[in-house]
Amino acid sequence: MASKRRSRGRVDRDRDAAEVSLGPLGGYVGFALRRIQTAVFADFIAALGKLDLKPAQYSLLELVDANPGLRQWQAAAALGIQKANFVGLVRKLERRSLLQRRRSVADRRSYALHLLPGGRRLLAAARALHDEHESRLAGRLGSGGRERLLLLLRRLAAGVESAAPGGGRAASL
Amino acid sequence: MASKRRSRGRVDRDRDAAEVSLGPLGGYVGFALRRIQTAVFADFIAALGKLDLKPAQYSLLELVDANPGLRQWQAAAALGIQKANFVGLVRKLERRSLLQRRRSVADRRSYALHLLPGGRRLLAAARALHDEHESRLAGRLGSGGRERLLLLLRRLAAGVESAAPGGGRAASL
DNA sequence: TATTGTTATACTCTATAACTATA
DNA sequence: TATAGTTATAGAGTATAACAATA
Repeated sequence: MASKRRSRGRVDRDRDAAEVSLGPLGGYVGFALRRIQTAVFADFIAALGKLDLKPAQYSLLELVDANPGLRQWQAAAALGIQKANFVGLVRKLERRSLLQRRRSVADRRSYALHLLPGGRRLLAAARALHDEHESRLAGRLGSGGRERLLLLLRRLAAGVESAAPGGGRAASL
Repeated sequence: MASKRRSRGRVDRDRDAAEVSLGPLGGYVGFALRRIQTAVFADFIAALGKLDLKPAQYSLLELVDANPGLRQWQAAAALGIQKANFVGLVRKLERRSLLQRRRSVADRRSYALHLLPGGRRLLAAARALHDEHESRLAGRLGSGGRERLLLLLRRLAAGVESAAPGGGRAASL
């Protein structure tokens, strides 16, 4: 029940504070994608927070676990992070004795990344949290919904990749 | 063809630079969601760039168009932007004579937002670009894919909303 | 000459606290 | 007392340029 008055000059009459319409925005895939991704990511950050891990750190642990001896620049490229910004990320995990950098024999400019025992243990705990997170999402999607969503997202990826500033890129989740 | 040597001490033997495996990461919805959203968003930013508009600015124009006289705080809340960070956003559009702020009669603390003719014209052009962008995405999703994706994303939203730092939030696309 | 890792730097986005004027 | 808008500020994340060591 907002009181209505005449608007004069730069002054405005009332507007029902009721509901705000998204207008055409509500019908766009990109808009929905961004809104949902933001919320999902916030949930994931909160879950990983219990282990004092950030998404990019967790992703790096997974990546090194899946590719032992991965070069630093390869890891950066795979996660879509500039090599300059990658330095601090790797060093923080190194200081926590989660992973190790070893100079490569073949190319002494580069480092090879390897998980340390502590990194493997933390990764196991983080993956358990990630699995719980994923289960929450899957529960919302209904039977087969998770697989159908992944399929559709991969179709999208095939077309939009290499549109990002760095060419074919990834995200630091 | 990487040469293989024995690793000794902190030195590492070679690793085929071939392909980097994502490992378990590749199977998570959140990971796919983030990667694809990042790429789609970059494409959208590039499209809007032709009009010297950023996503958040465009969204605000759409929102005010759909809700004339919207209060500043309502717009900020609907777009998931802190009111403090919203000030600069509104002012930039005001300086470009795209929208106008009018003091509300009923509550003289607040501003009501209205599009100006220039804002309506720019919005029309931006919406055309957005529609092209959306068509590119829809083309990748196949017949009915767009609608199925929107449906799945909305199911996700229903569960994850209000997990974000600000409670029930939106994103500034 | 080109590449890997590094430093420094800047720009954007975001989050919070404190103030003002109004309510 | 509480709220709308504002200011100031600090923290992330990200992008580029330049350098040393190595190829």
